[in-house]
Amino acid sequence: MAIEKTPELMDKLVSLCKRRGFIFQSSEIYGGINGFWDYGPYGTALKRALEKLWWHEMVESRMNVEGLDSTIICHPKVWKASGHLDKFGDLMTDCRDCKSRHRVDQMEDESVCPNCGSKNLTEPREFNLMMKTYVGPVSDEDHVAFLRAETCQPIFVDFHQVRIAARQKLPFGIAQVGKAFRNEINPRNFTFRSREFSQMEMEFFCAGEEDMQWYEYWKDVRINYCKEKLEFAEDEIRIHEHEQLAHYAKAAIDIEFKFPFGWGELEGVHHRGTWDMSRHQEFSGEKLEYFDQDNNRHFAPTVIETSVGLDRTCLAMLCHAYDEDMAETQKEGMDKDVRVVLHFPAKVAPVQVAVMPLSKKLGDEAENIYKIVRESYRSEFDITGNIGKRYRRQDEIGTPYCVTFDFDSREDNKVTVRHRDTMNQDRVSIDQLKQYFADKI
RNA sequence: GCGGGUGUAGCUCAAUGGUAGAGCCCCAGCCUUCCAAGCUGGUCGCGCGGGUUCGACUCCCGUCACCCGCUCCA
Repeated sequence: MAIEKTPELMDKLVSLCKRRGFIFQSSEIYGGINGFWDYGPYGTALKRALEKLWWHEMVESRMNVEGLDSTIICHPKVWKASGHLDKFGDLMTDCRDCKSRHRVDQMEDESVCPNCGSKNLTEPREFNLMMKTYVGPVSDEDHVAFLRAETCQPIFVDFHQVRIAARQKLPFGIAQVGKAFRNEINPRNFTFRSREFSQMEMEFFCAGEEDMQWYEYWKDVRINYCKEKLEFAEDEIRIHEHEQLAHYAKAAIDIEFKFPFGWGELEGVHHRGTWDMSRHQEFSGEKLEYFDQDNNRHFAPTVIETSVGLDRTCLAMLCHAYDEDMAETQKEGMDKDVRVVLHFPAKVAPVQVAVMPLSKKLGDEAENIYKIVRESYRSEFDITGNIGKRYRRQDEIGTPYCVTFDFDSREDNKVTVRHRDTMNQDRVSIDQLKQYFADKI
């Protein structure tokens, strides 16, 4: 990497994301809305590629993980059982003097700050991270529902249905990708903390005595995924072992990424014990135990969870990929120019191959190549401006390969493949092009 | 949510209480046959809402958004 990942890099990245259509503010023409972000053409391609990679690794390439796509709105009792509603239903007040925050129901005197004794307090406010809505045409308290705050709860709720339909025995997992919503107090750091975001979660159900074995297994799988599939460097990620565990957890790690604004959680591997399943059993009155035929016993499954923030993965990938180097230029009065490059792994790059004619006169022939390439890869055709400019455009969106059809191509049926990272070029026969990329992508 | 800062074109930034400018980008044409070249032309803007004023991008109030610090993060 030619540049350091300083906090100022975020500004450049946010600007690049907007300019080139990766990510920009939601509802921008109305002034934007805090904590919500839209993905443009390249951002969508990146996000879908990352999702697809995860789904393939976690579901499609395994016999013991099944897919689920549940609703965003569930029965309100789901969130009662999960603890989300009670945990964040408190009235809170802030002290304007010492900046501390307190639960009103725990204060001796509701008008005095327990920390510094000041009476300069904000009005008590309800503090619930769950997004509230109403189901049906009547907006009253009897019709309140919530947007899910995490995608895993419906997995627990649907456990038996999935297990029976898929004829799975323990141990096995259920995976889901989807939106989750949290009324974050303070969305910050671009898309890192948003109010609407995508999660990729897998809940692995096993017998209590095998729990740590599976916990260690998934921990290794997920860490290796970050290193090998996402190609994050050793010094870009670290493992954070939880010392203070959540009420439900027996063991937990976070995989953190070194963002320009500091270390931030990308993914968690959490041992959730039998807490969720027991709670849903208690609140629903339905038996959620598993019957182990081999040992003729009933038990509540223990859950090992892997939970990834998809938007955070996108952001981490952008931070990881961003680089600038000095390149030669033909601009008058300058002999060097800054080249912005996104070093995406080829399999997740929004555009994997860009096809372009050296001259507009070669447009038709080049377009025919493009039509072949796009059958197999995310591709783009560009005919505007000179060839150098088009290479730089592709560098900036992280396209690993550019294919150029030139005047010689008509004679020798070969095209130039230009590499993003090295700017080197290969001469490749058109009929071998598919195989050439199959080897590289 | 608290404190501070910032909002002018897609981006980076000017200017002015009296019709808003540049560079880059983008588009078209010419030229150019492998790394943002050159020439010509073109598109696009004062975050939003009030107020003061003959007149507000400029001054005042509010609001929204973004950035920094604190706080929060089951």
